Amino acid sequence: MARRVKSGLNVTLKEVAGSLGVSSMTVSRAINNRPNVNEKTRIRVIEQAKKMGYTPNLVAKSLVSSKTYTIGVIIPEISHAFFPEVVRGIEEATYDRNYQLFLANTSENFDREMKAIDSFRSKRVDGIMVSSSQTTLDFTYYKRILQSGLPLIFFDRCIEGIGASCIGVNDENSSRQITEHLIHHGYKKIAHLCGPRKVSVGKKRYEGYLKAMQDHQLKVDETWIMESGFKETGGYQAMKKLLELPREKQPQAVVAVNDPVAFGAMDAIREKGLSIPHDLAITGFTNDIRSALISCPLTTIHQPAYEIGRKAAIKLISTIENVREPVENIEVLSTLKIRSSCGCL
Amino acid sequence: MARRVKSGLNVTLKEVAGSLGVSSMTVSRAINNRPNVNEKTRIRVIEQAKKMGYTPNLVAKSLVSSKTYTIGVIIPEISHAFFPEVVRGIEEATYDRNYQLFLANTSENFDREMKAIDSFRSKRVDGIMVSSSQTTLDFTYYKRILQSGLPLIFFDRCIEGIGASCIGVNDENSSRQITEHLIHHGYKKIAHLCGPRKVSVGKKRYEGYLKAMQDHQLKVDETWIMESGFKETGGYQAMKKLLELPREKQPQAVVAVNDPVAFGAMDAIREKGLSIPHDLAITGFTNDIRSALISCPLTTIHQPAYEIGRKAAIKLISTIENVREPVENIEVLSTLKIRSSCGCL
DNA sequence: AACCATATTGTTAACGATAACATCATCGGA
DNA sequence: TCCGATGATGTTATCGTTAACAATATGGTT
Repeated sequence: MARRVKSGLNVTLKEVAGSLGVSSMTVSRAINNRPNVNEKTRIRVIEQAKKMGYTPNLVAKSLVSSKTYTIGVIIPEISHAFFPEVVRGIEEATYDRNYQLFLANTSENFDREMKAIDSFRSKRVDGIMVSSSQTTLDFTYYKRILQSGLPLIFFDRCIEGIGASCIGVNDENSSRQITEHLIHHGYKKIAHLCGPRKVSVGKKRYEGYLKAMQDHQLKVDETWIMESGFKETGGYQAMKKLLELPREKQPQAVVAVNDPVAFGAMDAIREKGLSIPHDLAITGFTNDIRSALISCPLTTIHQPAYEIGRKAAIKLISTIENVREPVENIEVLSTLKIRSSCGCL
Repeated sequence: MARRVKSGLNVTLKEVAGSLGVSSMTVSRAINNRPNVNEKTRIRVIEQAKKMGYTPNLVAKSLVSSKTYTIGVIIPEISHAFFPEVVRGIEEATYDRNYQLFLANTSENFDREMKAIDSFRSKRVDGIMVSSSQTTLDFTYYKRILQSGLPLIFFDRCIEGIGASCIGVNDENSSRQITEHLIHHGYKKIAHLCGPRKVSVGKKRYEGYLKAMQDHQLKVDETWIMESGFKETGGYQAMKKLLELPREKQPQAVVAVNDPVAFGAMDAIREKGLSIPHDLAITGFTNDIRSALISCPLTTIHQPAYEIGRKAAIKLISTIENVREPVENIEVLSTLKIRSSCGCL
């Protein structure tokens, strides 16, 4: 008959203890470098554990300590170059602090976002970091999460005013800055391809654009505000509509809500036979890798993605480990990347 | 005196049971839709559980079942656009099958790779997927992993012959194909900027290049084989050295081990005042997003990253759930992306 | 020799869920 | 009326680890 084999292939404390004729507590103490173990015993135990290929079972440990050293990360679109860079920053911080990272990509789908978070909760992560795809104004889901006491912080796509820390650039100021840059070029008729205004970044960039226009006493024609979503195709469609406006209403420049939207818009502009920036100037937001490489390099706002990720992770871990950690909005500095699409160079 | 509060904020089965005056088994059965529960009881239980905000504790469940519904993913470089796309594919497959995904980015550091895997093991992941940064020939680490019975599969950067499944494109054939494409252009003196030959992709792409040359009776000068690593700077350095060869030894075309190396090489070529592809043709491998956008678009091999990720995850989960799942190398098809840097167009 | 401080090791219960078995009520049929 | 089948529920032990307490040994002191 075949020897009876344990189903789990992993060696346990008890097995190590049994093979040495000591109790599992002694083994536990030896391995975790606790005091109150005879030095000779410790050495004997550690050697034997190594020989037997013992790996501590963190599942069991977590059950006792209600701590998993795990955080859950929710990102809306991993194909967008910005997010991998954020993840790299997160990883760097979690690695240093001995946390592990669950990743979920929601493809901008709020249903998936909630399911992923529910899974994370079931697995008892110590905290979660979210860049939300949330497009409605119903924040009750997140309010419930916060009430439950699960540490939560937002990055880039923030939901404010519900008691969670947020980390990202100042979208309003940055948008105002890039709009002003166009104004300094002398453009007066400036349109805005804006994201969904129900999403924080959509709303804030829109408001930054508005402020810049108002500060310089420029009239904003409401037909210039065109919802484009966040993707290339949306930018293309929205721009096409703008180009159908009567000649006297045609804008001289366009502030796009992000780089992909700007790319789509540029396609539409060229399709019309217009040249950039000569006939129409345009700016983006995010500094996609492609922006510097296209035939007319795009003027845009650079967001320090790596830093956002790292700081967000550090803030989350502080929140996890210290109950008194304050809730706050942390701003990281964006920089204006001037290239040719705005009319410079 | 303040009311005694449980430290863990999560409701347990027992608490739900207590509040209803039934045993925890009844609650467990009701919630997991087991038979042998009175329908009225089930409804009562489920309602109460919802009201109390009960979330099952998968940590405890895992301890009983030795199953975590979690897989660990190791990638060498998340900034490289190829890998986020792979991760997206993995995510898609794991999401459908109710697995969660631990992600670790090793920054091409083998030490970090091992540490991450050890962490994964301690957390009792059901399996791991690895694209290794391994640059030595010492595979004992992975052999031990396999011996321990932990399901493991490699993707893109494979370690073969140790009993784990591998998924990726056929590097040798693809490299041969792109080299042949240059040969058809009429080039006879073709150099190779090769990756570390201790890494499987480095070795195979080198061999593909060699085969193509031999098949067409072209002589390979050994000074044309230049180790460049996998990064842009390596490509730049290696190309510089190639350009210092005496005039009669100068190659007419260069096969680079991947796109970043090709980009570096292109910088070196232009610095010398030479034009691409007129004075020197060049090809890449990987289809980086940038490749289509640079001033002389790069001819390269497109690898279906999303598909690699998805298939790898599916294979891993099959291996986890079915002991008899065979070990095999799975090839996905690459496609030759012809652009201008090879001399076409 | 009696005693106490200290070092070392062991025992028990708990974390939250569930498998396996035990108990109890109910009901139809002989 | 009694029996066994069935349905509903409860009890106990377990997964691997550790906190808290208990027990034992060792050595020094008076």
